[in-house]
Amino acid sequence: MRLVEGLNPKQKEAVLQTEGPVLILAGAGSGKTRVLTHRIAYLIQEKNILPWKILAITFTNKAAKEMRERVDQLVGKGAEEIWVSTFHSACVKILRRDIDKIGYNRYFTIYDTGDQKSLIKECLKELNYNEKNYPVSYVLGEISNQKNELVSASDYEKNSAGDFRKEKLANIYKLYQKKLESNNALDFDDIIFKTVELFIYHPEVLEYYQNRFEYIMVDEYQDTNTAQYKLVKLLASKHHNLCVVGDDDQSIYGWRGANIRNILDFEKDFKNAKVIKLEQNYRSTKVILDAANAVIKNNFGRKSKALWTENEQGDLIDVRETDNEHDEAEFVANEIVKQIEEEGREYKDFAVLYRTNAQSRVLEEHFIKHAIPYRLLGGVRFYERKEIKDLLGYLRVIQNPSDDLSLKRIINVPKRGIGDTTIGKVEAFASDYDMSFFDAIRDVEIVSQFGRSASKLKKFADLIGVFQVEAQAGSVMELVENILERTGYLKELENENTEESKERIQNIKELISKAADYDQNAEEPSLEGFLEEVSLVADIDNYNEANNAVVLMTLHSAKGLEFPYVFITGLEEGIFPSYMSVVSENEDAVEEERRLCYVGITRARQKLYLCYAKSRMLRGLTQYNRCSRFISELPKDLISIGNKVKKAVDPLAGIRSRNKVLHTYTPYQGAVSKADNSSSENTPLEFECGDLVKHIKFGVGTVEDIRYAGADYEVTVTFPKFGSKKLMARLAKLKLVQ
DNA sequence: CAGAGACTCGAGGAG
DNA sequence: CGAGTCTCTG
Repeated sequence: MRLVEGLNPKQKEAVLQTEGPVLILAGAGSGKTRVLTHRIAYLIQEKNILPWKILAITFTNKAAKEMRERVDQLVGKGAEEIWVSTFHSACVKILRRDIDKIGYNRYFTIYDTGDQKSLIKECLKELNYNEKNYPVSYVLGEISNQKNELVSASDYEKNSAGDFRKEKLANIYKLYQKKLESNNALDFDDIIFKTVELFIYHPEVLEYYQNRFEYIMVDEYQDTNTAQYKLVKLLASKHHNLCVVGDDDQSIYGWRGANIRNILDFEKDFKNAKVIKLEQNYRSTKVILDAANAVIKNNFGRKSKALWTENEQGDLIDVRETDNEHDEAEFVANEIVKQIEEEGREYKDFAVLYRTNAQSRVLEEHFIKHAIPYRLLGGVRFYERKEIKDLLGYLRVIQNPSDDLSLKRIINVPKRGIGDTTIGKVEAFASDYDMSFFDAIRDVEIVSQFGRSASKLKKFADLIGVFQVEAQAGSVMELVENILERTGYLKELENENTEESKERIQNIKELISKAADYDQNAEEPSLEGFLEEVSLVADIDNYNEANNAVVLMTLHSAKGLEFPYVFITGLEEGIFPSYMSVVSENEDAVEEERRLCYVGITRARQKLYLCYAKSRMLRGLTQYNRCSRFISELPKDLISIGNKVKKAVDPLAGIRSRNKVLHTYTPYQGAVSKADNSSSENTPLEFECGDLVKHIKFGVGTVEDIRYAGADYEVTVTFPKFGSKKLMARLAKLKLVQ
């Protein structure tokens, strides 16, 4: 049979075992995506299962898209009818049909973390609780944990009786939930929770989906939380054809409610479950795999599993100590340049991984200096930028006028003379009459009591009304353009005419093109569809491996990806493993960090670099951390201690404060000599102090100072937005602006 | 009511 | 160190 050709015996077994509960324990790089896609193809082609009877849940939209494409290649027609999606998008789809049965309407808004925080702040204010005693992020975490465990606000209230603090938290939870409901909004956790609720209170809805999904597959099962577990269990309880794929050693989302017991207890929860282990790794060298195994074996309570490979031995792991984070970044940059020049690699072969997003900054600086193209994942997400959130705020209000939170965000953006006082008054009215903010400002009698502000409020309400009509026409792009135009939002930014406003305009253009893209490619384009897509997109969904650039991301984001060369930076006690996990002395927390390390190591195909710095600047303070325990868990024969990257006797010491540019000793001739050779070294620069120069990333700035620095010139440039920067003129490709 | 400037306070990972 | 908040002034 063509479909199982080229699969190993275990993989074959996993493809053929289509009936009943199946647990596939798939080690890193063991070809599980291959197994899953072939399994789906097998169901359709050999078992004649209709594609729309199959549900496949993946962790990201990107993985879903890939899976669909690969099944498409295998079976040709029909693959588009399979439900392949993430938990969240599958649930939103289900809720759009039937959420009116549980007290919302189908035009509900999805709130992101920022919206949640604003809402919690409103709750604290209303309840007169102090943010010091009930920090927003803590409260949010607590509520999220409850929802992940399917504990409703009233359940929580019952459980909290007698516990003063818990009673207060229960009050916040209750009010928060009430506000979500009146705004016709769901937070991320609600998307799962409400779907489970819908299924439980409306068995006929559940039955419909149970009948429909004869075959269910769930990827990354180790990262499911209790709510997701319940959802899967409900859906599968009729046909019992549930296949879950996961690796307990890669469970890294405990902090957001993932329950590792879901995978460890699968055999108990689903009777007669078949367990198949995929242990042959096709991705990494022996050295890399041995290192991964050596680290992870320090964890207890794992499912027994021994990953092996027929791949070659490979290079030793390069363990590198530097004095500080700048030297670390410099080492990474130089090493990339060296590998590209000497080994003919490409930028896209490299990934640099770190524990926290804050670590990316220094790496970026040095990549820019070396003119290394890079893609940064994480940090401030595109859809969380102010200008984007403002525009989305308009779209949300147009779509869901009950969304008071979004309405309050945009009612005075751009400035139209509706200040906090007026907003407060309207709010008081709205709550007295138990109506939404928008309904209140549309009510002539109410508005007429606002004197000077009345006409402004009316004008705003009319504006939204017009947009609502236009939204019916269908094109999201046109709607966005109309908003920009008629609110004067774009004009305001254009008038500012600063680097910052220009960047905002760029982002807005990006949003317009995303909307245009959506209009063209969506099956049934609609405003709600666009907002949904925007809310559920993850950073990683936009990662495109065809793009020839080094990729920078957190270890968490790297899950599921692979690269020929991988750098893991910041391997220091207190950074990785994180401070939180170390001080808590909670062995579970450290074990999760270790699993994260295992995930990081197993991303590498050919060569792995582990870096740590003796000192590191954090929150403006220099910290001195010991080398990470994970490095000491590596067998000595697998690692080569790289030449320590020493600093030069620096002729400019004392003049420079940051961005140490030169090392007299680098183990090779890096980019410096390249620039040196390609341009005759005594050519004077094309600009001098006071000139305007352009930089790829920082834009246009003024040259303040030029210093001769060996092969190149160190130039101090002040950029309007980024401030003063010291750059190597040729490396940073500074160009004179005429 | 808007804007600028001082200010504090906080800090992990993500859909 | 920097974002977000608060306060003060025009």
